[in-house]
Amino acid sequence: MISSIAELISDRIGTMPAGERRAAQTLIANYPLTGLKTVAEFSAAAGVSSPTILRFVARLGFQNYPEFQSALQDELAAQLQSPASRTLNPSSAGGAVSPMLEATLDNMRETFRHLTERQLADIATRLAERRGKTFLIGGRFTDPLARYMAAHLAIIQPDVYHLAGQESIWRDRLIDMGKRDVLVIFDIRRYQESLVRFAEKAHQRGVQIILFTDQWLSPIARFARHVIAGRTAVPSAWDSSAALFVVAETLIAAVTRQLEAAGAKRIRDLESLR
Amino acid sequence: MISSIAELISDRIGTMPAGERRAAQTLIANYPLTGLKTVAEFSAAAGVSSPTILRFVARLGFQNYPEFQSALQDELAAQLQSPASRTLNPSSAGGAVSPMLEATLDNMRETFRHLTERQLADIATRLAERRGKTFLIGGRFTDPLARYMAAHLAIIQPDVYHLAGQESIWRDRLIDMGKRDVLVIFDIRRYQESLVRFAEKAHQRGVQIILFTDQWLSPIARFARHVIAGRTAVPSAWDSSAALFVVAETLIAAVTRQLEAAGAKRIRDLESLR
DNA sequence: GGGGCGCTGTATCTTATGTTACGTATTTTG
DNA sequence: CAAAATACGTAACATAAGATACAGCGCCCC
Repeated sequence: MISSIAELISDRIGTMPAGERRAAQTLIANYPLTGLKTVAEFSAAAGVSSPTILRFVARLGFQNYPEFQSALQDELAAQLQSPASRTLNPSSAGGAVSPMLEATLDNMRETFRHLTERQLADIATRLAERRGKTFLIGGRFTDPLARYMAAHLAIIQPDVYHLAGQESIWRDRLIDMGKRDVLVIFDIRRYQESLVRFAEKAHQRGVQIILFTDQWLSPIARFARHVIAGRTAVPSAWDSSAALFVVAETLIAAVTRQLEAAGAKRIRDLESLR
Repeated sequence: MISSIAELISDRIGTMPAGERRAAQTLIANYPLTGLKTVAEFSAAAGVSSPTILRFVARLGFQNYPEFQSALQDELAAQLQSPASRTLNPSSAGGAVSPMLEATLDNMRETFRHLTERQLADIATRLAERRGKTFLIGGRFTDPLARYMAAHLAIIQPDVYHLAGQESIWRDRLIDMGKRDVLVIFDIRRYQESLVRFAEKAHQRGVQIILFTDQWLSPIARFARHVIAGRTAVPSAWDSSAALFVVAETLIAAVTRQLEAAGAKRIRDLESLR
């Protein structure tokens, strides 16, 4: 059963030609506002011509454009009147998608519930104070998170390095690490032996370790100055790193805020380099 | 300070003549939908004439009726984009929960609300059917997401390649791409020129593109077979890719499920290689 | 490789929407 | 109570919006 126009679209988007599909995607992207504008504006937003928009609307079963707009307005009216209906979306109908999202949202709430403001602030401060170098590394699946964080931090401050490539390569970088430096490690199970060894050696050299791990705690936790334990369980064959990802983004935001003055200048300098 | 048109109206309704006041009341009664309709419909709903509506709009300070409607649409857009703002009470953050987290959770709900089960299933099927090769690539900040997805997909099926390194390197890989292949691109603003060029060339070769972008849609959308538009706005100096990350994980889970039979064997084979 | 089909954009036309002018009604004030 | 000012609606107008016809192009199938 099809109750909303959005559903109708996704139901038929497969049978549409390229131009109309672009129209559909543009409309869905910020539904339903684009559909309330004029045909000319709609077509400009989608990058197609006006007739394509009209053909798109016709394909959905509407006689003309105003009729289509009225339908959108009616739908919007129903939504605005009963906020409850907003929450029951098409995917909450018990499909396979919703449980994944629900579990992920739960994981995030749980993760942050066990995380105090203070902890986050301390870690952010540690990352923001420019005493030494910052190294980031991750495991098989979590290394992208290290990269993501490094990509941001490297812009607002100097001496940020992502340790990539083969084990032998980053193992040799230990020689550059000392007491004033910070090592951010991402490690969820199955915990990687090589990372544990690396963390231990870094710890022996006095490096401060910030560990992102799962709720069962990687063995690296025993060497870590700060430990962030994220929930990872989802109805999937894989563990989810989404909660850790959000913590990472939160930290990036916090560090950026702390470095605002210095960082702004740095960003201007970077811009001028392009 | 007056932030919404509704406030503006209730502020000036006292100084209005009878007819315009009726217009105002009608509009407030089911705000803002009546204002999005035509002047004729608005006037009929209020039981006054068209010119009265126009005088009412003029009194609010708008030059003409379309300008008034645009303002209403902008307001609606702002509301729809951040559901959090609709919970009028800013101090609802009684638990001092990170506003960053709240925004992120909203983004995810909102992102999935615009995403139907069907769309995700289609994309997952496309990724799971082993016809050709799968390439993944991302922009400056989103490339880690491409890596993350590639790391998982590469385990459950062959011919999955993450395009890394310099532009010239992956540009040359175009020669390997054809109709049977899939290209997954992550691109949020500021959209990268190099990625757009790459996508266009791939599209010309008949490659099917699956695009992860933000709600404003990367220009690559015009070449894409499937578009996933994630919300990115958070109280930070940076945009958030967390919603896209969760969509990626959801797709990984779905593809894995579809390939369960074939994938299980493959994973056993991999285990035995260690 | 050739013929046919389907999709898309340009240009034109038509409709209906917003706008304005003006006359009547209503209220206000001296 | 009368006169003036303001408010409101009817009707004509101009403009911009949606609709259509047609030609070019690419694509697929034979």
